[in-house]
Amino acid sequence: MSSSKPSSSRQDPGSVPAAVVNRLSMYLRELQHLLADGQETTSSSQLGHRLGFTDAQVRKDLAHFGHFGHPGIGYRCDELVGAIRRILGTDREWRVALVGVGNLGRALLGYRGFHRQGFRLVAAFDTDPAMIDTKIEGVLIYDILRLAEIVSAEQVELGLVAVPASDAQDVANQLVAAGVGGILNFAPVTLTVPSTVSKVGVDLARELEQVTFSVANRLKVDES
Amino acid sequence: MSSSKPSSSRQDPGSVPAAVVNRLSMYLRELQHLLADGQETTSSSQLGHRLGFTDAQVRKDLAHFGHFGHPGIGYRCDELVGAIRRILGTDREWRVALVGVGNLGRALLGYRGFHRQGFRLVAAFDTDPAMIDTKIEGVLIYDILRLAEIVSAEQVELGLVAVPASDAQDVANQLVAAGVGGILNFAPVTLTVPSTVSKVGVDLARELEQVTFSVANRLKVDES
DNA sequence: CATTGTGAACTTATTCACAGCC
DNA sequence: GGCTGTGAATAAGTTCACAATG
Repeated sequence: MSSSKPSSSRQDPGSVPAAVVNRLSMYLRELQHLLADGQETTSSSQLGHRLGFTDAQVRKDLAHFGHFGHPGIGYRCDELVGAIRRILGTDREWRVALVGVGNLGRALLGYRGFHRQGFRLVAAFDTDPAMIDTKIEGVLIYDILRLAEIVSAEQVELGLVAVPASDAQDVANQLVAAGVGGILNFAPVTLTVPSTVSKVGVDLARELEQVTFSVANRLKVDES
Repeated sequence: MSSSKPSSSRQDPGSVPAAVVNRLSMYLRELQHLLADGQETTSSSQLGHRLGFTDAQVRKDLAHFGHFGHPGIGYRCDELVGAIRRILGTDREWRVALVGVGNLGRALLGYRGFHRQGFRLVAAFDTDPAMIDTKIEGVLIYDILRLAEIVSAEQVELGLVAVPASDAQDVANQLVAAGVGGILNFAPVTLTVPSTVSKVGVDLARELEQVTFSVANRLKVDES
């Protein structure tokens, strides 16, 4: 059901700052909590307040993509959830593969949050012969040599890279060659990928360093 | 501004944008790779190029904290690594505790990257009686009821929250009450903590949503 | 002469404030 | 009355460009 109703306008995304997309994701999560609490509508100020933003910020962010609110009323939670999911592309299922079934990889295989937001882990890859052809959390683990074959057969669109830093670029290259559109990288290296492929990096030590900085400097630098 | 006479200037951090601290962390990682490759010095343009920033950006970021470069030469890698670690506070060990030894928690216990950057996991907490008093990855797991006691005894300064969303705020409150200075939260909720405590949130589904957005909109929105 | 550090110019992002609507 | 959406005002962040430097 791609939107055919022009009343909820699908607007030219033009060029949207990454920070806006990040906040969109936060709004979504917060709206889902509100819905779970049985709340039907919310306002830019409530939403902003819960996340530490101003009401104007919330409205401006949403205005990048269309008119989702109702003056005098606010936003209908379910409506806005739908709108944001459409914007983020998570109004459908995404087929995801994991490369690297180590410590972190196994945790990713079992992570409920992915499934909850519409991500489906359809394959995993590793080099360890003891693991190949076994299942973890219901996901079959393949020899990494079969990456191209399986990514194609399983129509994998996104890759999770959870291999050691030294292997990460090589794995990324293989994923790109196999045709994935985006990569979430957990290895502590900066990957180089073609501009046709999206990538986001998550480096856990780096995240902790953001915390130590604030603690060491005793000043508030909030984030999500 | 105020002049002390520091050879390695410790400058007033005043108010530093979170984005700068984030990049600092990236510079550090990149410098460590350069060092591992045997490179003695680098330049703002090399560093920037590897991360997708301009040279001016790199210099401005570092200028927030002091004068670390050598005109005509660039930056000595080891020197700059030391400076950035001092700024981030990771020039010493930090004692960290994990709460929630589920899927993700176990991965965090085994994550090498933490130790590599000077983080030491000294305790873990869970409610599962089968787990309590066992060790995982060399870390002893305590009953969560003993959180205050152990955090104090082990001088824990940072907490990792890897419990279900519904328990996260409660756990955060306990960590704060027990005296931790910062929290890295993996639960998909916005935690409320006193402004004397630092927090950073990592939501894996949200990170993947940043990827799907770019893929769905076929436009480059790079990040780390 | 390559490279830093930095004021000035520019660009981008946030907040204000208010018209229009429910 | 409460709330959105948005142009105008303000603030913040980035890049430019160049004097200073080993």
